[in-house]
Amino acid sequence: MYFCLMKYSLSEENYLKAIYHLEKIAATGVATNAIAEQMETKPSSVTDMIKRLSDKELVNYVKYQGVTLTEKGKKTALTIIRKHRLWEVFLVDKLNFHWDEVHEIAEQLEHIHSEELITRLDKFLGEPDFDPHGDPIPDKDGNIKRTEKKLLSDLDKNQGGVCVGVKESSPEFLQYLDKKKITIGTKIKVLGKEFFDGSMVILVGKDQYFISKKTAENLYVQTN
Amino acid sequence: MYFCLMKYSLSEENYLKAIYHLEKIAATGVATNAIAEQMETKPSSVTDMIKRLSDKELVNYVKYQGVTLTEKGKKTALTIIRKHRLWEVFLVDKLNFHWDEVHEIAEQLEHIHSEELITRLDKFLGEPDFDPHGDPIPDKDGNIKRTEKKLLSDLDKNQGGVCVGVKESSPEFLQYLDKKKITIGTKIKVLGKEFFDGSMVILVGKDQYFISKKTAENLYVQTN
DNA sequence: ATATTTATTTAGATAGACCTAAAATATTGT
DNA sequence: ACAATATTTTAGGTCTATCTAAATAAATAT
Repeated sequence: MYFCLMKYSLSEENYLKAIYHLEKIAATGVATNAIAEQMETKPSSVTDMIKRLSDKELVNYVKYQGVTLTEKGKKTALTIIRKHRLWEVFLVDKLNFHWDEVHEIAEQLEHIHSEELITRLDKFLGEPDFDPHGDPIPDKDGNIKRTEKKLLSDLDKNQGGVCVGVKESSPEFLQYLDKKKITIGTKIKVLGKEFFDGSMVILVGKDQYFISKKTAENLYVQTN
Repeated sequence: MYFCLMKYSLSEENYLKAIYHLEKIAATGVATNAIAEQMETKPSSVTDMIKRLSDKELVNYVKYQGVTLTEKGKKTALTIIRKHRLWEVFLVDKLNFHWDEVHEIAEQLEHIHSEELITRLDKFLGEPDFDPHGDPIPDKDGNIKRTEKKLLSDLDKNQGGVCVGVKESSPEFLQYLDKKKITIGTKIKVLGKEFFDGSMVILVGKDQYFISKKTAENLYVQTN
Protein backbone atom coordinates (compact mmCIF):
# COMPACT_ATOMS: atom_id res chain seq x y z
CA MET A 1 0.00 0.00 0.00
CA TYR A 2 1.48 3.35 -0.98
CA PHE A 3 1.09 6.48 1.10
CA CYS A 4 -2.34 7.98 0.91
CA LEU A 5 -2.38 11.78 1.20
CA MET A 6 -6.14 12.01 1.34
CA LYS A 7 -7.30 14.40 3.97
CA TYR A 8 -10.04 13.54 6.37
CA SER A 9 -12.37 15.76 8.33
CA LEU A 10 -11.70 16.78 11.89
CA SER A 11 -14.47 14.51 13.03
CA GLU A 12 -13.29 11.55 11.00
CA GLU A 13 -9.78 11.94 12.37
CA ASN A 14 -11.07 12.04 15.92
CA TYR A 15 -13.08 8.89 15.42
CA LEU A 16 -10.07 7.07 13.96
CA LYS A 17 -7.99 8.09 16.94
CA ALA A 18 -10.65 6.97 19.39
CA ILE A 19 -11.08 3.63 17.66
CA TYR A 20 -7.32 3.13 17.60
CA HIS A 21 -7.05 3.65 21.34
CA LEU A 22 -10.05 1.46 22.08
CA GLU A 23 -8.80 -1.31 19.82
CA LYS A 24 -5.67 -1.64 21.94
CA ILE A 25 -7.69 -2.61 24.98
CA ALA A 26 -10.59 -4.44 23.32
CA ALA A 27 -10.02 -8.05 22.36
CA THR A 28 -12.86 -8.13 19.84
CA GLY A 29 -14.17 -5.38 17.55
CA VAL A 30 -14.67 -2.01 19.19
CA ALA A 31 -18.25 -1.52 20.42
CA THR A 32 -20.39 1.34 19.22
CA ASN A 33 -21.15 2.30 22.79
CA ALA A 34 -17.49 2.41 23.72
CA ILE A 35 -16.79 4.80 20.87
CA ALA A 36 -19.78 6.91 21.82
CA GLU A 37 -18.52 7.21 25.37
CA GLN A 38 -14.98 8.06 24.30
CA MET A 39 -16.18 10.65 21.79
CA GLU A 40 -18.86 12.02 24.08
CA THR A 41 -21.57 11.51 21.50
CA LYS A 42 -24.60 9.27 21.14
CA PRO A 43 -24.37 5.70 19.82
CA SER A 44 -26.57 6.60 16.88
CA SER A 45 -24.10 9.26 15.81
CA VAL A 46 -21.35 6.70 16.01
CA THR A 47 -23.22 4.33 13.74
CA ASP A 48 -23.60 7.17 11.24
CA MET A 49 -19.93 7.97 11.25
CA ILE A 50 -18.83 4.36 11.19
CA LYS A 51 -20.71 3.87 7.95
CA ARG A 52 -18.92 6.83 6.43
CA LEU A 53 -15.54 5.54 7.63
CA SER A 54 -16.41 2.14 6.26
CA ASP A 55 -17.24 3.65 2.85
CA LYS A 56 -13.81 5.22 2.87
CA GLU A 57 -12.25 1.88 3.79
CA LEU A 58 -10.86 3.16 7.06
CA VAL A 59 -12.69 0.62 9.20
CA ASN A 60 -14.08 -2.88 8.86
CA TYR A 61 -17.68 -2.83 9.84
CA VAL A 62 -20.27 -5.54 10.15
CA LYS A 63 -23.55 -4.55 11.70
CA TYR A 64 -23.86 -5.36 15.36
CA GLN A 65 -20.30 -6.58 15.50
CA GLY A 66 -18.27 -3.49 16.29
CA VAL A 67 -15.46 -2.08 14.20
CA THR A 68 -11.78 -2.60 13.63
CA LEU A 69 -9.42 -0.30 11.77
CA THR A 70 -8.20 -1.31 8.34
CA GLU A 71 -4.47 -0.91 7.59
CA LYS A 72 -5.29 2.42 6.00
CA GLY A 73 -7.29 3.46 9.04
CA LYS A 74 -4.58 2.41 11.44
CA LYS A 75 -1.93 4.27 9.48
CA THR A 76 -4.06 7.39 9.44
CA ALA A 77 -4.70 7.12 13.19
CA LEU A 78 -0.98 6.73 13.80
CA THR A 79 -0.06 9.83 11.84
CA ILE A 80 -2.55 11.81 13.90
CA ILE A 81 -1.12 10.39 17.11
CA ARG A 82 2.37 11.19 15.85
CA LYS A 83 1.36 14.76 15.24
CA HIS A 84 -0.34 15.06 18.62
CA ARG A 85 2.71 13.83 20.49
CA LEU A 86 5.20 15.88 18.53
CA TRP A 87 3.19 19.02 19.18
CA GLU A 88 3.11 18.13 22.88
CA VAL A 89 6.88 17.96 22.88
CA PHE A 90 6.97 21.35 21.18
CA LEU A 91 4.64 22.87 23.71
CA VAL A 92 6.60 21.56 26.68
CA ASP A 93 10.18 21.77 25.40
CA LYS A 94 9.97 24.99 23.44
CA LEU A 95 7.09 26.97 24.86
CA ASN A 96 7.62 25.82 28.46
CA PHE A 97 4.11 24.61 28.98
CA HIS A 98 3.65 22.21 31.82
CA TRP A 99 2.84 18.57 31.02
CA ASP A 100 -0.69 18.89 32.35
CA GLU A 101 -1.52 21.83 30.07
CA VAL A 102 -0.70 20.55 26.62
CA HIS A 103 -3.30 17.94 25.79
CA GLU A 104 -6.10 20.26 24.72
CA ILE A 105 -3.93 22.38 22.51
CA ALA A 106 -2.27 19.37 20.90
CA GLU A 107 -5.77 18.05 20.31
CA GLN A 108 -6.24 20.95 17.91
CA LEU A 109 -2.74 21.04 16.46
CA GLU A 110 -2.85 17.36 15.54
CA HIS A 111 -5.31 18.17 12.76
CA ILE A 112 -3.05 20.55 10.86
CA HIS A 113 -2.50 19.03 7.45
CA SER A 114 1.07 19.25 6.19
CA GLU A 115 3.52 16.42 6.00
CA GLU A 116 6.41 18.80 5.49
CA LEU A 117 5.47 20.66 8.65
CA ILE A 118 5.66 17.52 10.73
CA THR A 119 8.91 16.43 9.13
CA ARG A 120 10.47 19.76 10.01
CA LEU A 121 8.90 19.95 13.45
CA ASP A 122 10.26 16.48 14.21
CA LYS A 123 13.75 17.56 13.20
CA PHE A 124 13.45 20.85 15.12
CA LEU A 125 12.56 18.93 18.26
CA GLY A 126 15.47 16.55 17.83
CA GLU A 127 13.42 13.59 16.62
CA PRO A 128 12.11 12.66 20.05
CA ASP A 129 10.95 9.13 20.76
CA PHE A 130 8.59 9.99 23.58
CA ASP A 131 6.12 12.73 24.40
CA PRO A 132 6.03 14.61 27.73
CA HIS A 133 3.89 11.88 29.29
CA GLY A 134 6.25 9.12 28.23
CA ASP A 135 4.08 7.91 25.37
CA PRO A 136 6.00 6.75 22.31
CA ILE A 137 5.92 8.89 19.18
CA PRO A 138 5.26 6.82 16.06
CA ASP A 139 7.73 7.45 13.23
CA LYS A 140 6.48 8.73 9.87
CA ASP A 141 5.61 5.20 8.77
CA GLY A 142 3.63 4.55 11.91
CA ASN A 143 6.20 2.36 13.65
CA ILE A 144 6.20 2.59 17.39
CA LYS A 145 9.29 1.94 19.44
CA ARG A 146 8.26 -0.62 22.01
CA THR A 147 9.90 -0.39 25.39
CA GLU A 148 10.04 -2.56 28.43
CA LYS A 149 7.94 -0.89 31.03
CA LYS A 150 5.66 -2.02 33.79
CA LEU A 151 3.15 -0.48 36.09
CA LEU A 152 4.48 0.68 39.44
CA SER A 153 1.74 -1.46 40.96
CA ASP A 154 3.48 -4.55 39.59
CA LEU A 155 6.69 -3.92 41.50
CA ASP A 156 7.32 -5.74 44.75
CA LYS A 157 8.65 -4.37 47.98
CA ASN A 158 12.23 -3.14 47.71
CA GLN A 159 12.13 -3.07 43.93
CA GLY A 160 12.87 0.24 42.26
CA GLY A 161 12.57 1.81 38.86
CA VAL A 162 12.55 4.98 36.85
CA CYS A 163 9.29 6.66 35.98
CA VAL A 164 8.95 6.48 32.18
CA GLY A 165 5.35 7.42 31.66
CA VAL A 166 1.84 7.78 32.92
CA LYS A 167 -1.09 5.65 31.90
CA GLU A 168 -3.67 8.28 32.66
CA SER A 169 -2.64 11.81 31.84
CA SER A 170 -5.43 13.94 33.20
CA PRO A 171 -4.35 17.33 34.54
CA GLU A 172 -5.51 16.24 38.01
CA PHE A 173 -3.28 13.18 38.10
CA LEU A 174 -0.32 15.03 36.63
CA GLN A 175 -0.66 17.82 39.17
CA TYR A 176 -0.88 15.25 41.93
CA LEU A 177 2.39 13.74 40.71
CA ASP A 178 3.97 17.19 40.65
CA LYS A 179 3.21 17.64 44.32
CA LYS A 180 5.16 14.44 44.95
CA LYS A 181 7.98 15.66 42.66
CA ILE A 182 7.41 12.74 40.34
CA THR A 183 7.97 13.27 36.64
CA ILE A 184 9.48 11.38 33.70
CA GLY A 185 12.93 10.22 34.77
CA THR A 186 12.25 10.25 38.50
CA LYS A 187 13.67 7.30 40.46
CA ILE A 188 11.14 5.52 42.61
CA LYS A 189 11.65 2.72 45.10
CA VAL A 190 8.92 0.65 46.70
CA LEU A 191 9.44 0.62 50.45
CA GLY A 192 6.24 -1.09 51.34
CA LYS A 193 3.24 -2.67 49.70
CA GLU A 194 -0.09 -3.45 51.29
CA PHE A 195 -1.77 -6.52 49.85
CA PHE A 196 -5.09 -5.58 51.34
CA ASP A 197 -5.68 -2.49 49.19
CA GLY A 198 -2.67 -2.36 46.89
CA SER A 199 -1.43 0.85 48.43
CA MET A 200 2.30 1.51 48.64
CA VAL A 201 4.90 3.50 50.44
CA ILE A 202 7.47 4.75 47.98
CA LEU A 203 10.75 6.60 48.15
CA VAL A 204 11.18 9.57 45.84
CA GLY A 205 14.49 11.31 46.36
CA LYS A 206 14.66 11.67 50.10
CA ASP A 207 10.92 11.76 50.61
CA GLN A 208 8.59 8.93 51.44
CA TYR A 209 5.03 8.97 50.18
CA PHE A 210 1.97 6.88 50.70
CA ILE A 211 0.23 6.25 47.38
CA SER A 212 -2.99 4.46 46.52
CA LYS A 213 -3.35 1.46 44.28
CA LYS A 214 -4.99 3.67 41.69
CA THR A 215 -1.95 5.90 41.55
CA ALA A 216 0.42 2.94 41.34
CA GLU A 217 -1.64 1.52 38.48
CA ASN A 218 -1.23 4.67 36.43
CA LEU A 219 2.52 5.09 36.66
CA TYR A 220 4.86 3.29 34.29
CA VAL A 221 8.33 2.45 35.48
CA GLN A 222 11.34 0.86 33.92
CA THR A 223 13.31 -1.56 36.06
CA ASN A 224 16.86 -2.25 35.01
CA MET B 1 -15.40 46.72 25.69
CA TYR B 2 -13.83 43.88 27.62
CA PHE B 3 -12.13 40.96 25.96
CA CYS B 4 -14.50 38.47 24.46
CA LEU B 5 -13.25 34.89 24.57
CA MET B 6 -16.07 33.54 22.48
CA LYS B 7 -14.86 31.15 19.85
CA TYR B 8 -16.02 31.33 16.30
CA SER B 9 -16.15 28.66 13.64
CA LEU B 10 -13.43 28.23 11.11
CA SER B 11 -15.71 29.61 8.45
CA GLU B 12 -16.74 32.60 10.49
CA GLU B 13 -13.11 33.42 11.22
CA ASN B 14 -12.22 33.23 7.56
CA TYR B 15 -15.04 35.56 6.62
CA LEU B 16 -13.97 38.07 9.25
CA LYS B 17 -10.44 38.00 7.95
CA ALA B 18 -11.58 38.44 4.36
CA ILE B 19 -13.84 41.33 5.27
CA TYR B 20 -11.05 42.97 7.26
CA HIS B 21 -8.68 42.86 4.31
CA LEU B 22 -11.33 44.07 1.87
CA GLU B 23 -12.39 46.88 4.15
CA LYS B 24 -8.89 48.34 4.00
CA ILE B 25 -9.14 48.87 0.26
CA ALA B 26 -12.87 49.59 -0.04
CA ALA B 27 -14.02 53.13 0.71
CA THR B 28 -17.63 52.12 1.30
CA GLY B 29 -19.08 48.94 2.81
CA VAL B 30 -17.58 45.71 1.50
CA ALA B 31 -19.62 44.23 -1.35
CA THR B 32 -21.10 40.76 -1.18
CA ASN B 33 -19.54 39.90 -4.50
CA ALA B 34 -16.10 41.01 -3.36
CA ILE B 35 -16.33 38.73 -0.35
CA ALA B 36 -17.57 35.88 -2.52
CA GLU B 37 -14.59 36.27 -4.82
CA GLN B 38 -12.10 36.46 -1.98
CA MET B 39 -13.61 33.44 -0.24
CA GLU B 40 -14.11 31.50 -3.44
CA THR B 41 -17.77 30.92 -2.71
CA LYS B 42 -21.04 32.08 -4.24
CA PRO B 43 -22.63 35.42 -3.33
CA SER B 44 -25.67 33.66 -1.92
CA SER B 45 -23.47 31.81 0.54
CA VAL B 46 -21.96 35.12 1.56
CA THR B 47 -25.36 36.66 2.24
CA ASP B 48 -26.15 33.67 4.46
CA MET B 49 -22.97 33.99 6.44
CA ILE B 50 -23.21 37.76 6.71
CA LYS B 51 -26.55 37.38 8.42
CA ARG B 52 -25.06 35.00 10.92
CA LEU B 53 -22.13 37.34 11.57
CA SER B 54 -24.57 40.20 11.93
CA ASP B 55 -26.59 38.24 14.51
CA LYS B 56 -23.37 37.80 16.46
CA GLU B 57 -22.66 41.52 16.18
CA LEU B 58 -19.45 40.99 14.28
CA VAL B 59 -20.53 43.01 11.25
CA ASN B 60 -22.86 45.89 10.47
CA TYR B 61 -25.16 44.82 7.73
CA VAL B 62 -27.88 46.64 5.84
CA LYS B 63 -29.37 44.81 2.91
CA TYR B 64 -27.91 45.74 -0.44
CA GLN B 65 -25.37 48.04 1.20
CA GLY B 66 -22.42 45.81 1.89
CA VAL B 67 -20.87 45.13 5.29
CA THR B 68 -18.42 46.70 7.68
CA LEU B 69 -16.84 45.10 10.72
CA THR B 70 -18.00 46.15 14.16
CA GLU B 71 -15.34 46.85 16.79
CA LYS B 72 -15.83 43.32 18.05
CA GLY B 73 -15.48 41.97 14.51
CA LYS B 74 -12.36 44.00 13.84
CA LYS B 75 -10.77 42.88 17.07
CA THR B 76 -11.52 39.26 16.28
CA ALA B 77 -10.12 39.63 12.77
CA LEU B 78 -6.97 41.19 14.17
CA THR B 79 -6.35 38.36 16.62
CA ILE B 80 -6.61 35.90 13.74
CA ILE B 81 -4.20 37.96 11.66
CA ARG B 82 -1.88 38.16 14.66
CA LYS B 83 -1.92 34.40 14.98
CA HIS B 84 -1.37 33.90 11.26
CA ARG B 85 1.66 36.16 11.18
CA LEU B 86 3.21 34.80 14.35
CA TRP B 87 2.92 31.27 13.01
CA GLU B 88 4.54 32.40 9.77
CA VAL B 89 7.48 33.72 11.75
CA PHE B 90 7.69 30.39 13.55
CA LEU B 91 7.65 28.45 10.31
CA VAL B 92 10.37 30.57 8.73
CA ASP B 93 12.58 31.33 11.71
CA LYS B 94 12.36 28.05 13.56
CA LEU B 95 11.44 25.42 11.00
CA ASN B 96 13.41 26.99 8.15
CA PHE B 97 10.56 27.12 5.75
CA HIS B 98 10.96 29.52 2.90
CA TRP B 99 8.77 32.64 2.81
CA ASP B 100 6.79 31.38 -0.16
CA GLU B 101 5.81 28.13 1.59
CA VAL B 102 4.25 29.30 4.81
CA HIS B 103 0.97 30.91 3.91
CA GLU B 104 -1.13 27.76 3.53
CA ILE B 105 0.08 26.21 6.75
CA ALA B 106 -0.39 29.43 8.70
CA GLU B 107 -3.87 29.57 7.22
CA GLN B 108 -4.62 26.45 9.27
CA LEU B 109 -2.59 27.31 12.36
CA GLU B 110 -4.30 30.68 12.73
CA HIS B 111 -7.48 28.91 13.84
CA ILE B 112 -5.96 27.18 16.86
CA HIS B 113 -7.79 28.49 19.90
CA SER B 114 -5.54 29.24 22.87
CA GLU B 115 -4.58 32.65 24.05
CA GLU B 116 -1.84 31.23 26.25
CA LEU B 117 -0.34 29.45 23.25
CA ILE B 118 -0.06 32.69 21.32
CA THR B 119 1.35 34.57 24.28
CA ARG B 120 4.06 31.96 24.67
CA LEU B 121 4.69 31.62 20.95
CA ASP B 122 5.12 35.38 20.71
CA LYS B 123 7.68 35.34 23.51
CA PHE B 124 9.44 32.30 22.05
CA LEU B 125 9.82 34.12 18.74
CA GLY B 126 11.19 37.23 20.44
CA GLU B 127 8.03 39.30 20.10
CA PRO B 128 8.51 40.07 16.43
CA ASP B 129 6.89 43.16 14.89
CA PHE B 130 6.77 41.86 11.34
CA ASP B 131 6.08 38.58 9.60
CA PRO B 132 8.35 37.06 6.92
CA HIS B 133 6.66 39.14 4.22
CA GLY B 134 7.14 42.37 6.10
CA ASP B 135 3.54 42.62 7.24
CA PRO B 136 3.08 44.04 10.72
CA ILE B 137 2.01 41.70 13.52
CA PRO B 138 -0.81 43.19 15.61
CA ASP B 139 -0.18 43.10 19.36
CA LYS B 140 -2.54 41.21 21.65
CA ASP B 141 -4.89 44.19 21.78
CA GLY B 142 -4.98 44.49 18.02
CA ASN B 143 -2.69 47.50 17.72
CA ILE B 144 -0.63 47.61 14.58
CA LYS B 145 2.70 49.33 14.47
CA ARG B 146 2.46 51.70 11.52
CA THR B 147 5.66 52.24 9.60
CA GLU B 148 6.74 54.64 6.91
CA LYS B 149 6.94 52.65 3.77
CA LYS B 150 6.28 53.27 0.15
CA LEU B 151 6.00 51.26 -2.99
CA LEU B 152 9.17 50.85 -4.96
CA SER B 153 7.20 52.20 -7.90
CA ASP B 154 6.90 55.54 -6.11
CA LEU B 155 10.66 56.07 -5.93
CA ASP B 156 12.37 58.27 -8.48
CA LYS B 157 15.55 57.66 -10.37
CA ASN B 158 18.61 57.51 -8.10
CA GLN B 159 16.51 57.09 -4.97
CA GLY B 160 17.21 54.05 -2.87
CA GLY B 161 15.61 52.16 -0.04
CA VAL B 162 15.46 48.96 1.92
CA CYS B 163 12.90 46.32 1.04
CA VAL B 164 10.57 46.05 4.02
CA GLY B 165 7.72 44.05 2.60
CA VAL B 166 5.72 42.74 -0.29
CA LYS B 167 2.22 43.79 -1.18
CA GLU B 168 1.39 40.59 -2.94
CA SER B 169 2.82 37.47 -1.40
CA SER B 170 1.98 34.71 -3.84
CA PRO B 171 4.58 31.95 -4.09
CA GLU B 172 5.18 32.94 -7.72
CA PHE B 173 6.07 36.51 -6.87
CA LEU B 174 8.18 35.52 -3.90
CA GLN B 175 10.10 32.99 -5.95
CA TYR B 176 10.65 35.61 -8.61
CA LEU B 177 12.12 37.92 -5.98
CA ASP B 178 14.36 35.11 -4.77
CA LYS B 179 15.89 34.79 -8.21
CA LYS B 180 16.80 38.45 -7.99
CA LYS B 181 18.15 37.94 -4.45
CA ILE B 182 15.59 40.36 -3.07
CA THR B 183 14.19 39.71 0.38
CA ILE B 184 13.26 41.70 3.49
CA GLY B 185 16.20 43.92 4.34
CA THR B 186 17.68 44.01 0.85
CA LYS B 187 18.96 47.41 -0.29
CA ILE B 188 17.58 48.52 -3.63
CA LYS B 189 18.50 51.56 -5.69
CA VAL B 190 16.57 52.85 -8.68
CA LEU B 191 19.01 53.37 -11.55
CA GLY B 192 16.43 54.13 -14.18
CA LYS B 193 12.72 54.56 -14.53
CA GLU B 194 10.72 54.44 -17.74
CA PHE B 195 7.70 56.72 -17.70
CA PHE B 196 6.14 54.98 -20.66
CA ASP B 197 5.45 51.68 -18.89
CA GLY B 198 6.64 52.27 -15.34
CA SER B 199 9.41 49.71 -15.65
CA MET B 200 12.65 50.22 -13.78
CA VAL B 201 16.28 49.26 -13.72
CA ILE B 202 17.33 48.63 -10.15
CA LEU B 203 20.58 47.86 -8.37
CA VAL B 204 20.57 44.97 -5.93
CA GLY B 205 23.99 44.35 -4.43
CA LYS B 206 26.24 44.40 -7.45
CA ASP B 207 23.58 43.23 -9.88
CA GLN B 208 21.33 45.31 -12.07
CA TYR B 209 17.86 44.08 -12.92
CA PHE B 210 15.11 45.20 -15.19
CA ILE B 211 11.75 44.99 -13.39
CA SER B 212 8.22 45.65 -14.57
CA LYS B 213 5.82 48.21 -13.15
CA LYS B 214 3.81 45.38 -11.67
CA THR B 215 6.80 44.15 -9.71
CA ALA B 216 7.67 47.66 -8.53
CA GLU B 217 4.11 48.14 -7.37
CA ASN B 218 4.26 45.09 -5.15
CA LEU B 219 7.46 45.82 -3.28
CA TYR B 220 7.51 48.03 -0.23
CA VAL B 221 10.64 49.98 0.57
CA GLN B 222 11.69 52.26 3.36
CA THR B 223 13.68 55.31 2.38
CA ASN B 224 15.74 56.95 5.07
C1' DA C 1 -36.31 58.12 -18.13
C1' DT C 2 -36.37 53.74 -18.95
C1' DA C 3 -34.40 49.43 -20.55
C1' DT C 4 -30.59 46.59 -19.79
C1' DT C 5 -27.13 44.86 -17.04
C1' DT C 6 -25.16 43.78 -12.68
C1' DA C 7 -25.44 42.88 -7.80
C1' DT C 8 -27.83 41.01 -4.13
C1' DT C 9 -31.14 38.39 -1.84
C1' DT C 10 -34.54 34.65 -1.30
C1' DA C 11 -36.14 29.96 -1.79
C1' DG C 12 -35.32 25.46 -1.81
C1' DA C 13 -31.56 21.47 -1.89
C1' DT C 14 -27.66 18.91 -0.28
C1' DA C 15 -24.00 17.02 2.74
C1' DG C 16 -21.72 16.44 7.23
C1' DA C 17 -22.26 15.74 11.86
C1' DC C 18 -24.93 15.63 15.29
C1' DC C 19 -29.60 14.65 17.97
C1' DT C 20 -34.12 11.90 19.98
C1' DA C 21 -37.23 8.23 19.86
C1' DA C 22 -38.48 3.87 18.19
C1' DA C 23 -37.33 -0.60 16.26
C1' DA C 24 -34.33 -4.47 15.74
C1' DT C 25 -30.83 -7.48 17.37
C1' DA C 26 -27.72 -9.58 21.00
C1' DT C 27 -26.80 -10.89 25.48
C1' DT C 28 -28.01 -12.44 30.03
C1' DG C 29 -30.09 -14.59 33.87
C1' DT C 30 -32.97 -17.94 35.60
C1' DA D 1 -35.34 -21.83 26.29
C1' DC D 2 -37.05 -17.68 26.69
C1' DA D 3 -38.06 -13.41 29.02
C1' DA D 4 -35.73 -9.34 30.52
C1' DT D 5 -32.06 -6.30 29.65
C1' DA D 6 -28.61 -4.08 27.07
C1' DT D 7 -26.74 -2.77 22.66
C1' DT D 8 -27.10 -1.26 18.12
C1' DT D 9 -29.41 0.44 14.30
C1' DT D 10 -33.00 2.98 11.78
C1' DA D 11 -36.00 6.80 10.96
C1' DG D 12 -36.65 11.32 11.01
C1' DG D 13 -35.15 15.99 12.62
C1' DT D 14 -31.68 20.07 13.46
C1' DC D 15 -27.86 23.16 12.43
C1' DT D 16 -23.99 24.81 9.67
C1' DA D 17 -22.22 25.85 5.47
C1' DT D 18 -22.56 25.28 1.16
C1' DC D 19 -25.03 25.15 -3.59
C1' DT D 20 -28.43 26.43 -7.87
C1' DA D 21 -32.10 28.88 -9.73
C1' DA D 22 -35.28 32.47 -9.45
C1' DA D 23 -36.65 36.99 -7.78
C1' DT D 24 -35.63 41.58 -6.51
C1' DA D 25 -33.00 45.84 -6.12
C1' DA D 26 -29.40 48.98 -7.77
C1' DA D 27 -26.49 50.83 -11.24
C1' DT D 28 -25.62 52.00 -16.03
C1' DA D 29 -26.15 53.18 -20.77
C1' DT D 30 -28.54 55.01 -24.37
